[in-house]
Amino acid sequence: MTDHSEKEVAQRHRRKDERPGEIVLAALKIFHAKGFSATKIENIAQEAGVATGTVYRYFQNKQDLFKAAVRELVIPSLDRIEECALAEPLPREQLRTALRLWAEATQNNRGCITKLIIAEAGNFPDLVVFFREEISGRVHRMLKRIVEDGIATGDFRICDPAIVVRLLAAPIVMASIWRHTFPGIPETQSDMTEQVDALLEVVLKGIDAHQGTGR
Amino acid sequence: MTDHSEKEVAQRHRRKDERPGEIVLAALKIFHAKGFSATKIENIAQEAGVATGTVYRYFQNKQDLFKAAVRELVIPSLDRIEECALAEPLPREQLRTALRLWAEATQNNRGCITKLIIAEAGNFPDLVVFFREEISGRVHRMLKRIVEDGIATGDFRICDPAIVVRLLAAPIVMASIWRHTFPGIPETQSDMTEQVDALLEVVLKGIDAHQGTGR
Amino acid sequence: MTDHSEKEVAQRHRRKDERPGEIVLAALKIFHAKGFSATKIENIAQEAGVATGTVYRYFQNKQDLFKAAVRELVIPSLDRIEECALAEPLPREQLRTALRLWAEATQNNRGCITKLIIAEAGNFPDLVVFFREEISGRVHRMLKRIVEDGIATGDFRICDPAIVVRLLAAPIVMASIWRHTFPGIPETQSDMTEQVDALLEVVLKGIDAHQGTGR
Amino acid sequence: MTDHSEKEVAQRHRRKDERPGEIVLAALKIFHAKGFSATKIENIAQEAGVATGTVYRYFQNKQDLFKAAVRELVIPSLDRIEECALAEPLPREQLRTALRLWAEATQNNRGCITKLIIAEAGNFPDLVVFFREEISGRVHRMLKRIVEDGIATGDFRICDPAIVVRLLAAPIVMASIWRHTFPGIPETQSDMTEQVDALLEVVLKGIDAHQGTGR
DNA sequence: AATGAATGAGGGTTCATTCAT
DNA sequence: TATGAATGAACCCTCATTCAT
Repeated sequence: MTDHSEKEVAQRHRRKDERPGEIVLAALKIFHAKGFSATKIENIAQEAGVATGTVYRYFQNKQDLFKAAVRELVIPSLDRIEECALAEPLPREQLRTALRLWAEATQNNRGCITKLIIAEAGNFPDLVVFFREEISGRVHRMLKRIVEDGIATGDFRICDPAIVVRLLAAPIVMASIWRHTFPGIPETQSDMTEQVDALLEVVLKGIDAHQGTGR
Repeated sequence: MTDHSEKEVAQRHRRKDERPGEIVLAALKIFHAKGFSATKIENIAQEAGVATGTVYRYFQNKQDLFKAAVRELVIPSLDRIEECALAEPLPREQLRTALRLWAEATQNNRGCITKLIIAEAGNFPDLVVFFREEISGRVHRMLKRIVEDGIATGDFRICDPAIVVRLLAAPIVMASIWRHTFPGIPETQSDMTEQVDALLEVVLKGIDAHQGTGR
Repeated sequence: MTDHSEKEVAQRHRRKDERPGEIVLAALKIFHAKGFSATKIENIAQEAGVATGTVYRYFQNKQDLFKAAVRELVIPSLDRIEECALAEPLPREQLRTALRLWAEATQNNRGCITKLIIAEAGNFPDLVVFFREEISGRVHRMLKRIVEDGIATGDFRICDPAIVVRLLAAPIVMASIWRHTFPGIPETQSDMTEQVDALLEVVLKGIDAHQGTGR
Repeated sequence: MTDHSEKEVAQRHRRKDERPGEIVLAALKIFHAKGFSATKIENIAQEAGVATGTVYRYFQNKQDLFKAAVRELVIPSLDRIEECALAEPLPREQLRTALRLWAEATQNNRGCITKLIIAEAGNFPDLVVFFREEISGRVHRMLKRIVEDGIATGDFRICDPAIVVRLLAAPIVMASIWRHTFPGIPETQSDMTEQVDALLEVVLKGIDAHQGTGR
């Protein structure tokens, strides 16, 4: 909405190839704001600067558009996160990098997808499968591998990697969900990098191989 | 759903007192399964074993019914959790009791409310306020007070209580959300007591006053 | 509404015989205020101080109640008007008496019936027939006979009695309709006796046998 | 109604400009026949030869459509009546022209509006105000001015102009109401021009300045 | 006989989808 | 290809009517 000027220029010089992308972005925005059912195709079309009928040239129907919006807007960032994290030498640095990048990614506009999946899971079983396997599952597998490596190398003490992953992932996912669920609340809009560091400080201490048993 | 035989024989019955409760329960179930917009009043009525019009004798409209379902089904359990937890002598035991009871509460049918709020936040601003202040906020305030007490008594090392609370609360909320979002997946239906213990083990080690700094 | 005390007392000492009459009166009031379709049986029951179901003990259905309300509340006054008017010796006094009494009758609560008939004619063909023959027609026949007598006796000059009757009746009916259509407007609530006299003055001059032709 | 054959073949057609007018006309017809509440939007749509939803492209809701039907279909003829009448030289000719044109106007399809207003006044307070001020009031003001002029010029004897106006207007309005209330009755479908002349003959004699007092 | 809770058909309105332009 | 007027099925809600109490 802040870039109306761009949008209007785009309307003139728009190439056909860009249409689907613009529609998908507009769709994501409105779906996120109102939920699937409360979203009208007409609103999406308006937001995308096209006529209602045009939406149907690129997407079979409303459900199809919803799926496309979800599918096309998450994948890209995951590749980069994984790549950057695994480039670090130490497990704890791998964790820090992975979590920081991931937390950042969930904060921008596209981060609302987790919230959307939760909201509409009942009506989109195949999207749920897609999300569990390609998004949520992928992040968890990556984090789990890092923790397992850390245990193997003796950096982390022996513990259940799954628990640790949940401990790390949950606050980040929750922060993303709250941010997109309570958009007006400043407390949910805080900077994630700091939080990731504070979070890691506690958890790393909790799984540090060089600490006592603590009890 | 399993006793359709009974329902089908059901004649007209005058049960002014029981009706609202039955309808609210049925509503919660269907709202949870399909979301607000996709839920038809007719479905709720069927589930409650009444005619469509009967719903409107007790609730002004669909939104009213939704709000009633949310409001009336969360409050009770919170009282008990708080009471039991504060009855424990040590901060770490207070934490354990609070988290265990809370985790249990989020697992039953009524636990879907967090998921529902997330899904419908955009369309029910006043419910969001209610949820943040009376539900989510209340649990966080309780946990924060315990952590602060633990720091004051020297049981926990000096740290940011808010971070610790998030670290503890997030996995439980996430588990609740996933359980109600992916109902068919066994992995999300695991026993919460164990998980709470494993979670606490790591976190308590992370904030234990008698450990080194770990770095 | 001003006699709530009476109504409540009546509820205790009410005899069965009075019920239908009370319901019919209540019905007329609400039908008049809102029209047939917009009137709810529940409202009529409330106004009559009975339960919804009770209405159906005395009237088959809503249409039946409407017809009863119309039929039972007009007939009585017509008898008296006719009787009083014909007791006068001179045609012009017969006219004056008939019009005065009729005008008065249309001003009270029951006068709204003409308005109701007009409003609902399309949906109650048999009521329309009843109204034309038993109400409207009867008044017109009476007035016409008086005018014809006046012409026969030489009191009135030769003219079309039907025209004169319309000239006399229309303002009275109109006044009744407006009064019940625009209830808040003072200008429609004026005293009818004066108006009848003023009206008669002009018309009687118009049909006086002892005047010139006027042109 | 007579050309159903055409309508049934009618394909989807884009006629943005004609639609509203057609719908308003159809609405007036059905509203007139059945009253507001008993009219279904579906009926109006059928009559107009469009689908139900199309009505809502041009009118917010049923009430809006009703108001539009009333407002848009009365104003035009009043202008012409006023203009023609005031073009006459003598007051009595002004009266005759005004009444003739007005009587004619009330006889065609759009003349049912007075009847509609009476029927639905309770549910459309703002329409009532509109009618009293812009329709009924306007005609009365015009007639009153003519009578006052006639008295001033000495054509009419001194009398209450308001009474005379009522005397003249009431039969015409009543004829219009009856005609549209009892559509099948031949007696109510008579030619209005003759009636206006007969009516005027009596009334003009009644207010003629050159007559005796008649009593 | 009286009550008023329960019923369920019906109608206003919305909106995903189509298709003439 | 893009448009947006037109379509009509679907759903919320009302309320005349019924019937267990």
